Order: sequence, then structure tokens, then C-alpha cells
Amino acid sequence: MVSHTENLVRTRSDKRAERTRKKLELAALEVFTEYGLDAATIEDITQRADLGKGTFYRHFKDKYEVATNLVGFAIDELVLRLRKNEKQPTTLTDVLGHLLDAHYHFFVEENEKFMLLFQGRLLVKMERRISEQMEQPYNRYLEEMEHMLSPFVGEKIDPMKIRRLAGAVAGFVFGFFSFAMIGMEFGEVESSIQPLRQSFVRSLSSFLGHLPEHKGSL
Amino acid sequence: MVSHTENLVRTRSDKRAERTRKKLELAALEVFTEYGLDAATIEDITQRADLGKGTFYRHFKDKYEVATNLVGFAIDELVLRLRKNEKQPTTLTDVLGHLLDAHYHFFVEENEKFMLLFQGRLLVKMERRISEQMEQPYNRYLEEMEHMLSPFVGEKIDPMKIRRLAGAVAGFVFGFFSFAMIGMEFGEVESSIQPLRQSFVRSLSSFLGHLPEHKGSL
DNA sequence: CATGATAATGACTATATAGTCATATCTGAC
DNA sequence: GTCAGATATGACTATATAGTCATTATCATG
Repeated sequence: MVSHTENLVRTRSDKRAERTRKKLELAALEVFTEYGLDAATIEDITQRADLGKGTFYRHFKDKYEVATNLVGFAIDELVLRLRKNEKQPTTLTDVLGHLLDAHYHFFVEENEKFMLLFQGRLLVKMERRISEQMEQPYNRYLEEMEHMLSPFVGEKIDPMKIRRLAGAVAGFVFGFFSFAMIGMEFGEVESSIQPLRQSFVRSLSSFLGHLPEHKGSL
Repeated sequence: MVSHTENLVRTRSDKRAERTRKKLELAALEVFTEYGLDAATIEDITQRADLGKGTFYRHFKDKYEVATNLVGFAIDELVLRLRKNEKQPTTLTDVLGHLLDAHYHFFVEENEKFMLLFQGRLLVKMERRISEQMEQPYNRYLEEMEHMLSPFVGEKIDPMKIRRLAGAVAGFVFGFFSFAMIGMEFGEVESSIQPLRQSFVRSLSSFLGHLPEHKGSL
């Protein structure tokens, strides 16, 4: 059973460290969202992962290195969700609706990652040395949204305006979900979102001077 | 010169401790918004205030006590601004417009207080023991907005829905200003806000104005 | 089943910050 | 100008967390 043995090689020895690393990242994500990035300690993380403290330092320089990795992963996933649009959008309203839905599902299904992104953004705003490496993922995310929006806002629109629109979407969505929803049950969240969705989409559509009725001019 | 003497009494002796306290609070506000609540240290605060470390402990139990006070003051000021509406609003659009403007001016004129409220809300969400005393001010703030909105959304609306509406306004506003505006100059902020203001107010108010007809939709 | 190589460990030291308190300073009254 | 009460101070101790590393455990290999 050579192949079996080779399999074991991969899954046991080579991958043991990798599994440990993943365990630490998962624990760190939990601890960061529970206590806050700055308040979390290395021992909080290793205890949650059921590992020795020294093990942490075999994998990461400090907690901000894990946090930076996690922010990168979370952005990757959010960007993937933004891209995965079943039906090709034909109007600005379509795009905005999809963006809102994708963020909403990310918020519900990956709440810890969502809240981590929220915290990370605050760090970036504070321009702490620690968060230097964290900024790039957020720019990727904003660029992705710009890329999705730009075909529907006309060639002559100032790119700066598109950037602001992307920022507005991110701000509203993150603000609403994380700031407003404190203490709400999921049922409440769902019933709060649905009716507001339309207003949100319409509001942002007209930000560019295109009301939903006025079809997005390519 | 009795009055003069009494004046000195007030400003020198009786008020020395109070002036020191205010100095510490001001320094704490700066440090909190610069480094983040959890990352800030007592010595950061006392150095900024140009005072000895022991002095801090004569006035506050720990940094979270100052933070809690500061959140209270900031909410007081924001609520005052919400109340101070020159012309009595006659429509929902008026109220929403005023709410947006008041938040916007608070964001621009008292940016540190605004950012502190943002951070404090995150603490409240995390339900850290430290933030127990911090929750009440936010409820006052939400209640104030509910109070302003309720006359314009119909008598039969479930109070819970008004609460959600107030939360939505707060979420959008805080999210947009603090999350989206990272790295923007004030000029950019201003030109981003103006067109968005109109569409936001218009669509949200038209949505809310029709609530009574769409019973149980929010 | 012995072996080398990789990974994990937690007791340990180092460091940073919290929190205390005896002393010094300030202030207005007399 | 000195006294008493109030206030501020920073050197000090205590504590919590970071970060290290000699030791132990795991594991594929021959």
C-alpha cells in the first residue's frame, strides 16, 4: 500500500504543522471577535486552541500577524461572494442589490469574519504601525466593488465618485449590520433588512444621478 | 472687591481638582481616538495631560471609567444637537434631513467624540464587563431619535419597528462617516455628503411615509 | 523498533503597565 | 508668612502578558 503510506506522509507529518496553524487561526478569530483585537492575549488564543503557548510563536510573530492573515482571508472570501453573481446584472440597481445581499449573507453566515473586518478597519483608520499590512486587503475589496459598479455609471463619471460610492456601500452596510444590529436576534435582523433593502438600493442608485427607473446607461 | 475674591476662590482652590480632571478627560479623549481604547495606557493619558501618573488615580478608577464618562458626555452633546432644530419639522423628510445634518456636523466638529462613540459601541457589542455602564447612553441616544421620528410614522406602528428604524439611521450614519471616510479630506467628505444626503433622505422618507399602508413590513 | 527530523510544550525570564502611597506642593484663610 | 486641608507626584511594588528555549513528543523511514 505505497499510495496509502504516501497519503499518510502528506496528512500526518507534513500537514501536522498546517493543521496546528489552522487551529490557532480559528481560535484567534473567535477570541478577537469575543474580546477585541487589542484586548485579546496570546494565551487566550492558545488556550482556546488547546495548544501550548510556545506553539503560537512557532507559527506567528505576534497576534497582529495572525490578525492580518485573518483579515486577508476574510476579504478573500467576501470578494469571492461579491463575484459569485448567478445572473449577469443589467442595471445599477441589480448590482447594488447583489452587493447588499452578498454582504448580508456574509454577515449572517460568517459573522466572526465580518466583525473582524470591522475591527480591522478601525485599526487601519488609526494608522497604527501594526495595521500597515492590513490596509491592502481593504483596498482590494473597495476596488472589486468599483470594478462591479463602474460599467453602470457611465464612462464620464469621475473615478473618484465611483470610489466614494464603493465607500458608501461599505460604510452603510458595515455600519448597519454591526452598529445597528446589536442585541438583535437573527429573525429580527432578517425582518429589518428586507424592507430596508429597497430604500438602500434606491438611495445609492440616485447617488449617481440614476434613479432605478432610468436604466443604467453603459 | 468681594466678588473678585470669590471669583478667585472658585477658579483657583475649589476648582483646581476639577480643572485637573477636565485636563485628564481631554487627554484621554485624544489618546483613545489616536491609539484605540484598549491599546491606550494610563501613562499615555497622563503624559498627554502633562500630569503625574498618580494624579490619574485620584480622579478615576481606571481608563474604562474615564471612557464611560466621555461616552456619556459625547452622547449628551449629540443628543443636544439632535434636539436643537431651528425650525419645527413638519414632515418626515425634515426630520431625517435634520438628523443627517446634525450627525454630519457632529462628525466634522467633534470628530474625536464621534470616533469615541464608535469605539464604545463596539465595546458594548462585545458585552465586556467594562462596558456595562456604557450601554445606557446609547439607549438614550436611540430613544431620542425614536422620539423624534415617531410622530411622523403613524400611530399604529409597532414601537419595535421605530427602534429598528432609529438603529438603522444610527448604523448608516456612523458606518458611512467613520468607515467609509477613511483617508478622505474634509473637502471630499463635504462633496460626498451633499448629493448622498438628498437621495438618502428622499428614499428613506418615502419608504417610511408609506409604512402605515404596508402594515407589518418593517 | 531505532533513528533523525520536525513539531509542540510549558516552565522560565523579560518587559510593560497597573496600581499604591509617603512625600511634596499648592492654596486660601487668618 | 504660616497653617491646615486639599491636591499632585513619581518612585515604588505588584501583576499580567510577552517572548524564549531546553526538553519532550510525534512520526515517517529503513
